[in-house]
Amino acid sequence: MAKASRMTKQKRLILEILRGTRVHPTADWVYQQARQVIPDISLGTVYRNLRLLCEAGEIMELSFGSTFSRFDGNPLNHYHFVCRQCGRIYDLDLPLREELEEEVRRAGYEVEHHRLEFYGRCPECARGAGNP
Amino acid sequence: MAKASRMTKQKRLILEILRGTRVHPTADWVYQQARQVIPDISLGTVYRNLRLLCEAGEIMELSFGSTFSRFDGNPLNHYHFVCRQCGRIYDLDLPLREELEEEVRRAGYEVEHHRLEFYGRCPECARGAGNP
DNA sequence: ATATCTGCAAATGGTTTGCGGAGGA
DNA sequence: TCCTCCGCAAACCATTTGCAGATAT
Repeated sequence: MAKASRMTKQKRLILEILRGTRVHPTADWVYQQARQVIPDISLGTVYRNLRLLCEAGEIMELSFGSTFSRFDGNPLNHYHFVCRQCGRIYDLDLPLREELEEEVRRAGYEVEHHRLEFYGRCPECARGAGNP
Repeated sequence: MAKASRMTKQKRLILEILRGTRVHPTADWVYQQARQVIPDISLGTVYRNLRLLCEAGEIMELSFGSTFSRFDGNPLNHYHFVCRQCGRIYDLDLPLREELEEEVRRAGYEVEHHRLEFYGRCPECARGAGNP
């Protein structure tokens, strides 16, 4: 059976914040934004709702090398670029490569999804500096 | 200039442990193994050396969704499969798809490397159970 | 000789959780 | 109504760090 899940104003706000940005924010960034609308929202509530929204498939949690998670308001599989200089994370406009999964299935695995990320320097940082 | 870096018996042991396993262990697993050889090695030393070995390019740090890192004694780029049932991580024997990076370069990014992971159920878990 | 490394233990910091009260369905 | 969610604050736990002594080079 489906899980019970209420739409509270906190959850709705968090979802709006995530859908309205392209920055792949951290939980704390979402918290700072949310406080501007609901000043006494708590960080615990932000974490709880980020978790709930992930489980509901409304958003995506991204964990790169860093010690903290980032979140993406677009739950559809897509690829990312991580700039090692400025730390920004970009959505890439590449078509999904489903055929990669086929190769893995041939090896006997049940593949549900895959994740592809590129690391390097973003156009903006490359323009600014010759050497990192 | 290159950083100074000593080869201590602790660092050598940690590198041997990582090269001698296929399990993509956590820092604590490495620590437990290391204690069987150097009983008074400390967890802090394990973390410090894992960091140093990463920076030296001898090993790789892997961060999946979990709250803790895993480490891979093979620093050459290769792809992984993560079983959502047993949690094991497998090295995949797929050829590198360097051409994926080309597409991203065409969009203006300086790509240094990429990372590709597959998620699902491993052959062993798939054999054991019909429904997760 | 000496700068780096070690063991120890405490600190850090992102994330989770227990609680009693509030509020969505 | 009633069950889930909230705010608060403490707990959690992987990882980092300060220190004084040890050790690789």
